[in-house]
Amino acid sequence: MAKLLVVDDEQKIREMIRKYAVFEGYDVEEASDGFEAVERCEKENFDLIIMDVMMPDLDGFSAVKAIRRFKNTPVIMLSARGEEYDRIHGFEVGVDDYVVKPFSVKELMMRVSAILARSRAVSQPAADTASFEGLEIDYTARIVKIDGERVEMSPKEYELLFFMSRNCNMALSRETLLTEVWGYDYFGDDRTLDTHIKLLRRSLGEYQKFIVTVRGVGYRFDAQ
Amino acid sequence: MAKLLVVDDEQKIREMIRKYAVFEGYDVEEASDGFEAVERCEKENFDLIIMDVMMPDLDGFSAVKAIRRFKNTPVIMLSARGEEYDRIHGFEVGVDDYVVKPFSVKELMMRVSAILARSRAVSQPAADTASFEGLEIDYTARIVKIDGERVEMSPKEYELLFFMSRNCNMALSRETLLTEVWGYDYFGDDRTLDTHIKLLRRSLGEYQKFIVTVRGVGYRFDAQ
DNA sequence: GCTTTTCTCCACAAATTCATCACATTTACC
DNA sequence: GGTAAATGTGATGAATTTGTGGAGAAAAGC
Repeated sequence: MAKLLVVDDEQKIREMIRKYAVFEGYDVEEASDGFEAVERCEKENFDLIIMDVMMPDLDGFSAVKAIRRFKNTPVIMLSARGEEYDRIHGFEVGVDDYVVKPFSVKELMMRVSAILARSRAVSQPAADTASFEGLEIDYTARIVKIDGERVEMSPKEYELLFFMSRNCNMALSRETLLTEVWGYDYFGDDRTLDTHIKLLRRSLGEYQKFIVTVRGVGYRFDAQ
Repeated sequence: MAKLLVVDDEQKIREMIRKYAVFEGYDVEEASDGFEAVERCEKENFDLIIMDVMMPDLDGFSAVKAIRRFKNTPVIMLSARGEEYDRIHGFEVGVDDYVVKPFSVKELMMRVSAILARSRAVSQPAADTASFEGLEIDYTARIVKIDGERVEMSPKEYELLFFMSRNCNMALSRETLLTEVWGYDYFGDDRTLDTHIKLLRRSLGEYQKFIVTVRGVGYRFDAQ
C-alpha cells in the first residue's frame, strides 16, 4: 500500500489525518516541521506528501523546493483560508493540489486517492503483445487473433504457442517443450506433444506455417 | 442556495444552528431524530446534513448508514466531547467532518461552507467512473448501472466487478482474484470464486458477456 | 432477539481437454 | 526401391475443469 508523509506543526492535525489515512489503508509517517520533512524524504520514498504551508523555521513551500531537488514526490498543500496568493506560489513550486483549512478529512483523502491513482496510471504497463503477419498474440489477455478474428484454444495450445513464439527462431527439443509446457515432472508419453502440435496447427489455420518440424529434435516457431 | 438538514433531538441546538445558517443564506430544514432524518432524505435532496450523534431511538451513525444506502449527501457530525471512538466509527460510515460539542456556531458554519465549496468544485473531477457500453461503474459511490438503471449487488459482487473491470483485458488467475478480492489470507475453497462469478453474471444480465472464462487460468473482464 | 441477506461449501451436470493408441505418412539412409 | 525411425492424424475413453442449484453457516440489518 501507499506510504504517506504528513507534515504539520500541529500534532492534533497530524493525528486526525493519520487516523483516517490508516483506516483507508495507507502507511502513514509524520514530520513536525519542514526540516524534518526534507530529512525523511532523503532517506525514504513516499508515495505522497501532505504538507502544511505555515510552519515555524522552514515553511511548506521552502520544504517542497528543497525536496524537489532530489525527489519528485506528489504534494498536497494545506493552507489557511485567505492565503489565496499561496496557490499561485505553490503551482510554481510544483504542488499537485490544495486543501484549505478547515478542511474535511474525507475530502482530503479523496484527493489523496485521486493523485495516487493518477501517478499509478502513468506507470501502468502496456499490454504485452506480439504479432507475426496476421497472427496476433496478447500474452496478458491470453487472446490469439488470426486476421483480426479471435481464435479459441485449449490451455495447452495457448501454453505451447506462447512458449514457442516467445522463443521463436529457436529449435526447441521435445524434452524442452515437455518440461516447459507440461512441467518438469511430466512422465507421460512423448507422443502427446505431437498430438498437441497437431491441434495447435489446426487452430492456427494458414499460420500453421510458423510451426516448423525440426526432425530428430522437436519444433521451431519460425518468424521468418 | 444550498439546503441544509439539521438533525438533533434538542430543539435549542437546532434553533441556534438554524438562526446562524439562515443568516448566512442557507435554506434550513430540521429533523428531531434519526428516523425523521432518513425519511426526509428519501423525499428531498439536501446539500449537506448536520447530524448529532447522540439521539434517542436511532442514533446519528445508524441514520447516516441508512441514508447512505440511497444518497451520498455530505454529513457533519456533532458529538459530545470525549466520544473520541466515534471518530473512527464515523469514518467507516462515511462522515465528512466532525465538530465537538460545545462548538462555536461560527466554526461550524466555516466547515459547512468549506464542504459545500469543495463538493461543488471537486465532486466532478473526483468522480471515478468507467463505462462499458450500457454498463456504468462508479467506483467512488459504489454504484453500478445497467442501461441507466441502478443494480443492487452484494459486497463481493461489487468487489469482483471492480477489480476485474479495473484490470480489464487481462487474464486474471483464480489465485490472483482470490488474493485480491478475498485477501491474501483466504484459505477457503477455490470453487467459491466460481459461485461468485455465477452470481455476478446473473446480476449483470446481458452484460455478463464481459465476464469471460479463461479455461485453465481464471477469468477476464473483456472490454473488447 | 428475530429476519434477511450474503457467503461458503457441496454435489451433480455439462462441457472441455487430455493422454494414449493404432494406423497412415514422411523422411533419412542404405 | 527398401527399411526403419520419426512424425502426422483420427478416434476414444478418462480425467479435468467449469457451471449451477441448493443447504447450512455466518454476517448484517432491523
